[in-house]
Amino acid sequence: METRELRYFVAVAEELHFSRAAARLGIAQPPLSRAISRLERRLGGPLLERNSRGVTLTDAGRVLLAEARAALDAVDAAERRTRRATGDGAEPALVLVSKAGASTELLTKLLDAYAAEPGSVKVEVDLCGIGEQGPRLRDGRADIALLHLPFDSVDGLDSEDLLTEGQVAVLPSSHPWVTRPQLRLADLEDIPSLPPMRWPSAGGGFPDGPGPEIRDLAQLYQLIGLGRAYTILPESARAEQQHGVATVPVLDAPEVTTVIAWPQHSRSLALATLVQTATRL
Amino acid sequence: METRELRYFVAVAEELHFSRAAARLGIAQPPLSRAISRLERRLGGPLLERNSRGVTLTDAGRVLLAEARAALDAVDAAERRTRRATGDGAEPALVLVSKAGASTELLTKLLDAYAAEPGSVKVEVDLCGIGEQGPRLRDGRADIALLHLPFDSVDGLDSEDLLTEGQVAVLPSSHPWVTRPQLRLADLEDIPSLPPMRWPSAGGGFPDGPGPEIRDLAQLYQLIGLGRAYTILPESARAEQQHGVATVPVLDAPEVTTVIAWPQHSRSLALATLVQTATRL
DNA sequence: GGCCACCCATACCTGCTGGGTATGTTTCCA
DNA sequence: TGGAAACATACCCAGCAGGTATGGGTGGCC
Repeated sequence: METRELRYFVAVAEELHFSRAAARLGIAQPPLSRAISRLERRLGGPLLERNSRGVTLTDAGRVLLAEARAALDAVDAAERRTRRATGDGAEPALVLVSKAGASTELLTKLLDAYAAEPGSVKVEVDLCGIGEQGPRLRDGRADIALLHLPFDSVDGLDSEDLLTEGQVAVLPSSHPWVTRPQLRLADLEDIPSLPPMRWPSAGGGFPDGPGPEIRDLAQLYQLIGLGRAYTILPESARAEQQHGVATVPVLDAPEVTTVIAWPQHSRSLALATLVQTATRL
Repeated sequence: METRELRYFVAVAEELHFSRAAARLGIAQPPLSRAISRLERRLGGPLLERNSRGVTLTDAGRVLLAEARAALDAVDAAERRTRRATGDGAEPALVLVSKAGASTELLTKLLDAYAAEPGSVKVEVDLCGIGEQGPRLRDGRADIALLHLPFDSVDGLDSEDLLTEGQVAVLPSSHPWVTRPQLRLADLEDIPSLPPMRWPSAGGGFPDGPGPEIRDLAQLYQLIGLGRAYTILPESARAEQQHGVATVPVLDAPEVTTVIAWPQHSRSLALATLVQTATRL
């Protein structure tokens, strides 16, 4: 199977419409129909059901969609990482991805310590939205990531634990509870009349329903400062205290572990040194 | 990048010789040279260094070799799993891979329990050599595996723990210690004059050196029965006692956890049911 | 109910490119 | 210094990807 065929199939499976998929791919519809037909013939059965008003996936099609996405990510990763390694104008570099606004202190220490290591290479920092680290590692846009368990998933990655900490409630500073020395989860369940928030789900999308889509922590802080939300975050978030918000420890909140993670087949010396530096902090 | 180009590059990178690689690929040498050149041009730099007596990999080439292998595994997995899902003659089925001779009792219970579930599908059991489960999951020859921590790795996989147990020494039945009620690791270090054994390393190869290459447990049991070896195995191995060997508990051996593992992007109902059945055993 | 619009498949043509053969260039070795 | 080994280059051909035109079937709408 060629990657082109996989890209074609994914386009059709996502659009559920040959003509739209063809437009997205920048080709005409007939070659696309033909390519999918050939794919179906080679794989031994139908992947799509053509109802004259569009297209639906068969069971086999659903299998191929999931597998093809993973395979295309791997191919993209190969291309991106190789292109970065060709010394294409610049010296070799690592790309580290982390949620914007999280673990700033840890990240600063890590970058300083690594830069002081002999033989260290340049590290580009890519600050992304919530839950985007995994995809960026998988498709090669990044080499290594800071993740926060249990919120993020380390599926498919190697990782080392760096820091485990408790959590604090982040409240509007006008809230009456900000003077309390501590809270419990049960207290927080009683906070009335704040609108629900929608966090990204594993696929990167947002569940349906009311409330704002939370894409990054800056946005979340702003909502809290406006009195429209509250949340629970790791203690280290206190270091990046924003205007208009206050924090109170939550005694019985689950602990959060910050980990450094990388694709399991990575074998570069630079990456190993960075991980080693991180675990020694 | 097309799959074909990746296969070509991997062939050259493994053979370190264009003509041999071309022969392996079943094409002539010139098209292969051309394909690699184009790949290098597109990726922005050399992947190979041509020393007139062969070829060596550049740093970028080493990166691409690792990434390309992972990507090709993913593409192969897509093809195999889809082909199995096309109902190509037979009903849908899951392929479960486990080390031959390990966890027989657990496996029997699992298969019986799963078969009794409503909506369960056929399960093909693939008994493989030591350490081959990971590759088989990665390239789609299997859907789900039984692994034994800490010997096997769950890198890149989702997993659920099934059973944690101590270990026993497996000795020739003629050995004087088989009458002892228990042993310690320190005792075993003193067993004299047994030849070393070579276990497969993570890549699937064997380290250099003397001694037999251990590929599966049947072979290992036979060596022990012949008085040529001993080993330490999980307690459940007692259930498949062979002729000429005896077991003695080892009190301070590390515990072994049997886990059920599957690729992290798998989302089929049949697989989820099988995992759920396994965790309820 | 018949017409139309929509959507995918088929037919056919064309140009690009993957692959083959022949040959060149460099280097190492005898 | 001649020759062998190994990768690159030149050139040709065939197959296939992609385009246009059109067919066929189905659902909706007047």
